[in-house]
Amino acid sequence: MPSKPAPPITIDAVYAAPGYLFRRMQQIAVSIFMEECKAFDLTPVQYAALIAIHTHPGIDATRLSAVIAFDRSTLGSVIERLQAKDFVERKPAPEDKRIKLLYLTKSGATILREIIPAVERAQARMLEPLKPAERKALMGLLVQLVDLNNEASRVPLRAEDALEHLGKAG
Amino acid sequence: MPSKPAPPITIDAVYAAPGYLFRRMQQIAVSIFMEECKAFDLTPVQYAALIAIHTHPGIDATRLSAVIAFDRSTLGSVIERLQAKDFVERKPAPEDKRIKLLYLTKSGATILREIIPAVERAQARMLEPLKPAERKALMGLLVQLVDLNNEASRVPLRAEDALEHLGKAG
DNA sequence: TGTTGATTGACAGTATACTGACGATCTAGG
DNA sequence: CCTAGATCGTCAGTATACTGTCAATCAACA
Repeated sequence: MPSKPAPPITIDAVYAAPGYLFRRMQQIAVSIFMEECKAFDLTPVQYAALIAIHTHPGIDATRLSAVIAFDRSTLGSVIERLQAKDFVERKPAPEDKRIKLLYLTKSGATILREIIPAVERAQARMLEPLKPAERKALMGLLVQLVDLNNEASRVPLRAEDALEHLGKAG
Repeated sequence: MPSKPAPPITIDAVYAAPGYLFRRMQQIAVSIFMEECKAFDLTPVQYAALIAIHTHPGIDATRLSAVIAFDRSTLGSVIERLQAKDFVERKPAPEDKRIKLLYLTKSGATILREIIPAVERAQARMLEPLKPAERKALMGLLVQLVDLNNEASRVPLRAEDALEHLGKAG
């Protein structure tokens, strides 16, 4: 009895593979974001860092990397760029000489307020081709999948755990 | 009458935003791929290039970039690395001195055949946390969304158009 | 208290990605 | 035939990402 025939090796298999579709949607999402926000000279990553620092003033880089699921190594240069644009400032922590605390500058808070509508337009455009019910279904599935796959990628801490020492109530 | 209150500016809005979820799933997908395929020293991008060249032998770099939705600029270094590993070779096109045609080497064809099971395990793992019906729903929505958003990111040609001159029947 | 182990920020090295530009080449139109 | 425009591969510059490593620092335990 011959063994089971090998599946055909063609690019068409790639087009239907989750990995390819996620990469493609990420490309598209970044492209749409940059288009809507080009007046602000902020990347999606820089925007996420900004809003996270706004939400958690005085957070340090390691915890920030957990909160927005960046690599700690990458975050250094991201913060440098935000610092160069005068959107963020770093202050040494009094009790721990290793840590530098992150705060928004006045410019940072301003640009964050101003960019929000553009960001929301971008997020809406990404899903625009789908019908409303489909958008909701897709988002629900994605939230679930990302949550359940959380440990699959190198994220040192879960966001909630990362914030334990920040003195946040609720 | 006061104007509509501004939405709160917090990181929680980011967690539910499509752009964030797509970036996160892309991170997770790459991480799972690399884990399953680490014995082969191939990245997802290099794998896609390999299988596309296998499907379309003699394709040139520009058309390849359209077929797998890469940036043309990025593809140069990807091919270089595949060439350094002796998985791909480039031959000058006789009729057009600008073009270099891409072919798999014997090693390239071999590793492609061998890596397929690992790639399939990786693709399956990405969706594993979902129930079968949910996986199908998610993939359906993603295929649709990527297709309808195709022109949103810089892809010079649609895959079908890119292949017109390759003499492919069907 | 003194040392071990963990944590923090930083860095080097590699690999995508995208913009914009360039010379070499090809193609069409006049 | 000869030039204007398009295309090809490439490169420089910028921005994510990840692995692995390191010195400085801190925390915990013997």
